[in-house]
Amino acid sequence: MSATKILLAEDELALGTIVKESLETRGFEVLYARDGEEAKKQYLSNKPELLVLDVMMPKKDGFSLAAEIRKTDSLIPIIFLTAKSRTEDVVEGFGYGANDYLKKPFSMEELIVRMKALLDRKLGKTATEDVLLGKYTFNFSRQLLRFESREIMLTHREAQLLHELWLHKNELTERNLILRTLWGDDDFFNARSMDVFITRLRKKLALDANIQILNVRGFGYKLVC
Amino acid sequence: MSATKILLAEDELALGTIVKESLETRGFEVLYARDGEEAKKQYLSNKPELLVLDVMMPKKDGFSLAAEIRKTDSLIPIIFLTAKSRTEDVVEGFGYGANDYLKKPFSMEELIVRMKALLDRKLGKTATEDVLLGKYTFNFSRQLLRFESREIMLTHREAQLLHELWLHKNELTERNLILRTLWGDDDFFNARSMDVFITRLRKKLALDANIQILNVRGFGYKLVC
DNA sequence: ACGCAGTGTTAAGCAGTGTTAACGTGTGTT
DNA sequence: AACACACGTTAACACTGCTTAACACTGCGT
Repeated sequence: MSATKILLAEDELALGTIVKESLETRGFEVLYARDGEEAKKQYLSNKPELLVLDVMMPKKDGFSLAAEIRKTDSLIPIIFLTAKSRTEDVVEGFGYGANDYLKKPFSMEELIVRMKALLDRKLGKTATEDVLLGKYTFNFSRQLLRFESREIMLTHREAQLLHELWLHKNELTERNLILRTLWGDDDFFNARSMDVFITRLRKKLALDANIQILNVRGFGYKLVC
Repeated sequence: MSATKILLAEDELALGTIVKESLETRGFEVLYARDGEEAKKQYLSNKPELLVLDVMMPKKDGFSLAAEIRKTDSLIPIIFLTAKSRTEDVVEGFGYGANDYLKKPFSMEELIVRMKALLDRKLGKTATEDVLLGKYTFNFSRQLLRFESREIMLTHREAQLLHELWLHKNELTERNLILRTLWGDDDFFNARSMDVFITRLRKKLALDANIQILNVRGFGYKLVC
């Protein structure tokens, strides 16, 4: 299998170089652009499979670039790198079609986990392995929770939601990220729908008191395990 | 809060000294070793929280050292310093459990950003553990206080505030630090809001009279325990 | 075609959370 | 002692989130 081609746009040379090389050592082919316009050109001529875009870049910022690219390609995964921890930016980012975002500073491991998650999803490659969740095991593709000898079936939505929470386990999973990823839109009704699924998941996860889905008012949820 | 202890292993004295001193001026406590064996001894006797290891060192190279340490400590963050020419090293490095690496020459900024990212993440991991607070135990990520058999749930804000106070326990935690860290801004209204949360925390911590949140007029609070 | 079970959405009422307001108390200063 | 100011306390408020139930829709087997 040929290397997965990804586009990295980051104006800070020191950071960009490190990220580029780290990704290359992990088997990715990395196109590296130092500003938004260069990134656009690289995107058009090389068709990468995933974009990692710094929000603040010379000539064209990450949001604008993403918006342009989204016009012709609504599926390509986009991860924003943002220096600001301010949530408005994150919300704005989702508006431009972000699939995920990372706050600087981040570690390579975090970036790679996020990238792999998005690429797997894109390929329809479902994680077929069981995953540990406290005393439960969770199998995403089988939509199955196991607790000791008990098997608890999840619906598709339930499994998706749990998967998304699990990807960010012990960290905040943003409401908007969930809504845009699973529902495609973060309007009022979808948000209410999500509330219902959170309740249902909590019930199914109640057998192990160490697993909890905590609410972070106004921002999202945190799956602790 | 006491300084974060890190171990720096670098045989080149000129570089080592500069890095050591730069880190010290930024508030880190730096153990400095000039070869692998010395580094091992320092590690065993002083338990640093993070390792910065040159790959090529006399007596024991960085990779071997990392491999040995990883046998007993799989969580401690390790950053390798590697000479520019040898990119193969990087691949190998990740195999030995590197969390990140830096190519020489590097800037102090780069090193510090990477260190902070890894330390923050480690903090996030240890944050799932219980912490002693007088007769209470406090679990930040679960937003939970335990007192004997009683469990007291904290809201997200309450937990954040207590965590911040705990990080500086028995020392002054500055009002502005809290406000900027938790609220993002230290304006009048947020300050009033914080007053309310201090009151609420005091109530929830009232079961052990030895724990107190003392006010230092004009400066901040001191959590004594 | 029909009923049936399962799934996701909508609705409605209730509970929890963080902010604001109003008023009270303490502390250091003049 | 009087004062200004920082902080404490309580309650009210707006809003978000939680929960339950009803509902519409789908796919399924008969």
